[in-house]
Amino acid sequence: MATLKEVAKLAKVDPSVVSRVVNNDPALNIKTETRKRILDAIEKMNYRPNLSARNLKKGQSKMLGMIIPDFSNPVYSSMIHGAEDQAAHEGYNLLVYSMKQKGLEKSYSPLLEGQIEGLLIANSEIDNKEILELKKTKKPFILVNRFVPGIDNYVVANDVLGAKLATKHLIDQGHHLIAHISGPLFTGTGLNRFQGYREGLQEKNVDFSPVYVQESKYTVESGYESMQRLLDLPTPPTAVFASNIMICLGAMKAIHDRGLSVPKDISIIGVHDVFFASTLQPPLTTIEMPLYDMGKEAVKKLITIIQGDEGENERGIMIDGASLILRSSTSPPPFS
Amino acid sequence: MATLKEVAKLAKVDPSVVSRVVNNDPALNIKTETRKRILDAIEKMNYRPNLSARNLKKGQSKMLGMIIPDFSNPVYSSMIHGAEDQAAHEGYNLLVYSMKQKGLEKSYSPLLEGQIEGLLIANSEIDNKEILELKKTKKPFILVNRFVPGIDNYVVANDVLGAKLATKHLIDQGHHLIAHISGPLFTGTGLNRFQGYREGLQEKNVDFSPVYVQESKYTVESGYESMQRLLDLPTPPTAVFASNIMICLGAMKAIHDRGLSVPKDISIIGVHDVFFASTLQPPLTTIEMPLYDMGKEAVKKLITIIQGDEGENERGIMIDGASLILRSSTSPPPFS
DNA sequence: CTGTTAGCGCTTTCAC
DNA sequence: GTGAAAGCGCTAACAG
Repeated sequence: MATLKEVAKLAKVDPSVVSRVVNNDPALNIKTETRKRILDAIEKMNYRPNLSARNLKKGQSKMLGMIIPDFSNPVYSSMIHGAEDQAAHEGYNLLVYSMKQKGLEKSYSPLLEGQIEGLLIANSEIDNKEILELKKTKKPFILVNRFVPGIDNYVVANDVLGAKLATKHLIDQGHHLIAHISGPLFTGTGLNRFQGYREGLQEKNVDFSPVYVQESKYTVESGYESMQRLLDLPTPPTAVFASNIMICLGAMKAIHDRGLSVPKDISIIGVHDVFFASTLQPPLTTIEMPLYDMGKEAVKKLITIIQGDEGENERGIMIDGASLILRSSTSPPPFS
Repeated sequence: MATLKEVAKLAKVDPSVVSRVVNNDPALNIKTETRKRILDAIEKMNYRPNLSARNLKKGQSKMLGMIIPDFSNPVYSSMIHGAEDQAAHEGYNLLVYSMKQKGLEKSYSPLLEGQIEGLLIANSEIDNKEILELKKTKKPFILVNRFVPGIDNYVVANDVLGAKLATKHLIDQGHHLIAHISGPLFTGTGLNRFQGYREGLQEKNVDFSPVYVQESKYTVESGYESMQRLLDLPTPPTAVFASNIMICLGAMKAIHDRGLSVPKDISIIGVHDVFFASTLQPPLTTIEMPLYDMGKEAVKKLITIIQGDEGENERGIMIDGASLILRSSTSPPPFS
């Protein structure tokens, strides 16, 4: 619409002066009177700076990108909000893509084309290889809730701790036949939660039994099937630790479909305290992970990398903290 | 990184020629040999066009914005996906903001600053007044799932139809004491679903009773409270039609907390078939609205407006269609 | 305290 | 078929 030049003309000053007041130039040696005239002109013409021009000039875009697998996956919403808040706080916008329809190529291109200055990858579906490839471009990016060997720019949670919390809670309730439906064991979260499960068992002197471990995907369907297998065991578990909320939902359904009841027959606990956990029947006991903070910290670190130009020699970050949200899906086992 | 100019130098041609091949200029009068040389140079230098520059030059940004209230609200994820898909299809990117931390001002500014070419407003939290204000700027925007008097750029679903479907289903099951927990009655969706409820009742010759209507917000808490009030009635309803999924979740919880059972004591049906509806206990009967298509159509129309420069004289669009997703939260009433 | 100048990287007439 | 030149709107030295 109105350009800086036009404003300048109306205010009878040079465009550069207008630029200075618009940007609140710290060297604000501008006569109060002139400033007022300019401000008036801006107001009158309804002037708004053109970002493309500014970005071109300054070689920046003040935009960050974020790739997630799917907007409907509730696990990501907290991360997005954290990232969004921090980005806004630092004057950046966040462009969130789901991978639903885009290939990776499309997800990277905004980065390569300077549309975004950095990329948050919160997505287990992208191949390690492709990420290593991206590294070669030297463009700033960061992995969120994910670990890839050879990449130091990542922010993860303490999944071992969270899993240990869950497992120990089950043991404290009196269970010792505790199954684990894990995430994919080629993912950092899946692996670490599995490890936390084992450590929790060990620290409480409960035997580990491989038959009680079902490797699953992070989906409702996969959780459902895994739970079925567990229920088919000669001695089914009395409690289940689900590696994430989707699995947990599927597992609960499988239990109900067998005519069993939670927690009377089987206790269940899952990672991720999504908003509807408390509305489920029974209300779900969960482990809350610091998803929001992960998003926040990821953006913080990403911006550091962007500004440091070099960066990326630092190690990854682990956001500590995981809390047991006690509700009603866990209770002592039937015969204890 | 590498600029067009540098590529040109390497390929020993003029920058303009490079530009033409990069853009696949339809007037592709370019010798195959030259083109090859240029392509090689691009490859070798890993050249990617700078979008800020291109956008500045062409006075566009190929970006659309979308405001939603909250990423964790599952109602919006389908709309986002639809919008995203269509945007990608037409060569646009979608910048999705939640209103969580930003004021309206911040949400509009990308539009005014030319960062985005158009805005999808999928948000009941924004004041009508502010939207009317936005209209004055003549910038392209469109309302999604929302109606504001005086604004013709909108895409809505057939909420009356959806509500009628739900109500009639309940009646067909044998209910006649059917309550409705409505959304806010100053919103289009709330109002239309209420109307659909009344029409459904009327068409099936069931009496309408104002005491069975609770106006609520679209939140779990509000649904919970409304349901409590309904249960406190001298003659509580035997079935409930919840105006959206959040309300439905809250209402279900209230029913359970009273020691009542769904659907044995009370049937319940809600609008919006979110992914976890089938995993609930009991699996929820819902009305599926064409959310994905609304997102898609909204983008389509928005782009039309953007390209038509004028536009906006057309009327709003209603995406027809609503389906009953029959599961187990509805059944015949106790004594029928 | 304000104006001049140059240029960010790209596209687009218009020439040749 | 390719090159020259101008300019999108803004900012950042540098003068004055």
